[in-house]
Amino acid sequence: MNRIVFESIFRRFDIHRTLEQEVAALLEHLPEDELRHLKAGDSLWQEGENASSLIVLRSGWAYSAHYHKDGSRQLLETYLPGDVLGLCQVASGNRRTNAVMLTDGWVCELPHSSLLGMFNDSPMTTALLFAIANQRQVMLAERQIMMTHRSAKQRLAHFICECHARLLETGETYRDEFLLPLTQQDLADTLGMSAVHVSRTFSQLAAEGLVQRRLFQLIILDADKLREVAAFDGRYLKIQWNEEDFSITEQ
Amino acid sequence: MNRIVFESIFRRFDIHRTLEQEVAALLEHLPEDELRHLKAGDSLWQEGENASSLIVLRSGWAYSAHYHKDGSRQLLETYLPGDVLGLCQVASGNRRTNAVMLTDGWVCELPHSSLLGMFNDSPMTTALLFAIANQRQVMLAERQIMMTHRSAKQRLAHFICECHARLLETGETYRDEFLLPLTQQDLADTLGMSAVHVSRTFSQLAAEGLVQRRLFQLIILDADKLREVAAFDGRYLKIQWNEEDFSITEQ
DNA sequence: GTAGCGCTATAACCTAGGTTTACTTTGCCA
DNA sequence: TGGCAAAGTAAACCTAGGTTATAGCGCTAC
Repeated sequence: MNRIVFESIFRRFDIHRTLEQEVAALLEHLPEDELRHLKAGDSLWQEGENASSLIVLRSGWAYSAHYHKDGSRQLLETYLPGDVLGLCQVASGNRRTNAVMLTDGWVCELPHSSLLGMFNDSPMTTALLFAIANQRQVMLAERQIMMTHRSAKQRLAHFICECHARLLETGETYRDEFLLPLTQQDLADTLGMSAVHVSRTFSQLAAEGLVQRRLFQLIILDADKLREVAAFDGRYLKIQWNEEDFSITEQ
Repeated sequence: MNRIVFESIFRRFDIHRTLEQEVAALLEHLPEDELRHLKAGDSLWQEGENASSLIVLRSGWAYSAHYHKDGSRQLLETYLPGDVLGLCQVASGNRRTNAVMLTDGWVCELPHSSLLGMFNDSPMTTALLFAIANQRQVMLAERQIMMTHRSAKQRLAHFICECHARLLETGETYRDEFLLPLTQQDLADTLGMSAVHVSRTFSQLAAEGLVQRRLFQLIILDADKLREVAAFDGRYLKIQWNEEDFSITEQ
């Protein structure tokens, strides 16, 4: 365990509740560790590799993807600054996806081997990591709900709403405008549609005065209407820190 | 924590590795607790409720589903005997789905409030639960991979392969035949297709000599070919218990 | 028995979105 | 400043799977 990992993990919880005392106490004992700088396109891990560590994304965007035999690609998760990557390969110990940086960014590793130590040392940290892993699962579930039986327009709108909400949550943006560093092909592979249809759909959303995309800058013109079109309910992104269940009695 | 929950959780790990000594030691201290009998169609939880416990499914099948405003339904997860339900509502504390028994069965509850205690008492159990939660996430990810850019035939074949593999894994069946207690409408809502097309697709699979379905009994006639059609690789269902990362040094 | 209900099967028809190809725009680098 | 590569747009055409409708089958209830 190291300081940077800790800070990254706790940062998002500070939004909901002040855990500062406990966190500060824990941080006292942690060594400062190294951040690694990566460029857009750099690989974080590859399919088939052994998974031996979690990766904390301090800045930049990344994605994980699965390649089918026919060469087509399915983007599974989009990672934003502050996210913990590789949580679902802890149990299997094996990468089943490729993960790639979408932009330049800084990352920091947390070896699996330190997890049991963490489980030992700090039930609270364990609970937090559990909650984070949980949230990823909820996001996957939500994606599945909205990927089936939803039109291409709704899917794209939903994805935009989700990115926006996540960026607002972590303070990466504070306006209805942000840099969305995915090409239309990336979006297509994320949302299970063709790049051509992503283009068509963007045109449609723009024509309806909902969003505007210039280069990779995305401007949400009417956030409320966009959420309505997308049937987006961002509550699933919130981690409820329930004192009763996870009260920090002792660390 | 109670004995039945423990047994349920550990049972599936015994398949991979002998943890019996450690588990036995833990079980010594656990009270025998109550199982609850439920009938097919009984609700396990409903959307909007507060989530205050995990549910261990000792026997029977269940599912969780999300209902859209237009009345259509998305089955999210299918639960088989031995599964731990409700893992992804721990962090949010809120049910975003309905869960319903597909068959009669026995369940046992594990309150969230006991989780932190468990994190405190046993890093090993924590790691196991973490691994189980992880596996659910992997299953969701796999579902997403196979739901997009795969034909209806492949999706149905994949679902059958997955159920079969899970039942084999936990010893619920030992042949290429099992009771699949989902209607074609249930399958349709699981796989994001229409019930009519499920019927068509079953006919197709039957015509190709891959499966046969009589009432709710499903017979896999050619398991290898079915897996090939489905592009099914069951490795994602295995939990690798990596001694190095999660070695049980002390409990 | 037979009425009724839930589940499944088959056929006819229709549409969202895929595919292909060709063209345009933008940015980058020499 | 010009040429190239990557990204996006537009139009024409096509297919997987949705929709609707109808009919059959096997329970259970009376």
